[in-house]
Amino acid sequence: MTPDGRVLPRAFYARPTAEVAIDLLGRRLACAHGNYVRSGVIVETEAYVGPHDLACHAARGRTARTEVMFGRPGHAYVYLIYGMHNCVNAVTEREGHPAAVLIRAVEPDPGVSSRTDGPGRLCKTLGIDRTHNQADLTRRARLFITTGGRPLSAERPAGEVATGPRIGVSSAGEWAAAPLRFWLAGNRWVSR
DNA sequence: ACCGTGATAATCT
DNA sequence: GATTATCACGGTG
Repeated sequence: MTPDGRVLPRAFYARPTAEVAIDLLGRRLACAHGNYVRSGVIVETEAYVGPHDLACHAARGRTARTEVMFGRPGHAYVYLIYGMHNCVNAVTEREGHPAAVLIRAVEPDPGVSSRTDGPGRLCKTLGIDRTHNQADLTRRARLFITTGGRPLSAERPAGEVATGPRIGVSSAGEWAAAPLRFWLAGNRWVSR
């Protein structure tokens, strides 16, 4: 399907990461493959808020892998984990402040039949891999995010937003319990 | 519960 | 350059 709405502008991402994580719920993530697009509505996110956040990859410093998080907001940070799974993030905040929102689940749009619950599964199903690292999400090109039909001025998604600790970050000390995971309450496509 | 799988970064020689 | 520990997961049992 053709993703509805306009792409989210860079200013959308240049805000506190937890705000962006919440406001991305209900938006539409789209990956172009030649003449067609695979897409879904974002229903689950996690905020990784900066170098002081021990669960954030940037807490280990500025490296080749984390470089994109130090750059301008609105770009994609895609990395490979456990040797086989890709995960996609949207870079947030100002240039020089490394932070990002992990997209953990989307509700598949028509034509998308494989599972999209879980950060690795949604990348596999939509066809997102490391070649999409540093893609500009604010341009309707290879990988982008649209308003999803909801006015940009709507500060919160329709429906109730639930929150809780992030998944798989138990070794992040004080940050392990921080309520930085967000999802649309009751949505069947949320992971776990 | 268990483990595949390979990139990444730190810690060595 | 080599070794090692770790890992924002998912499939299988």
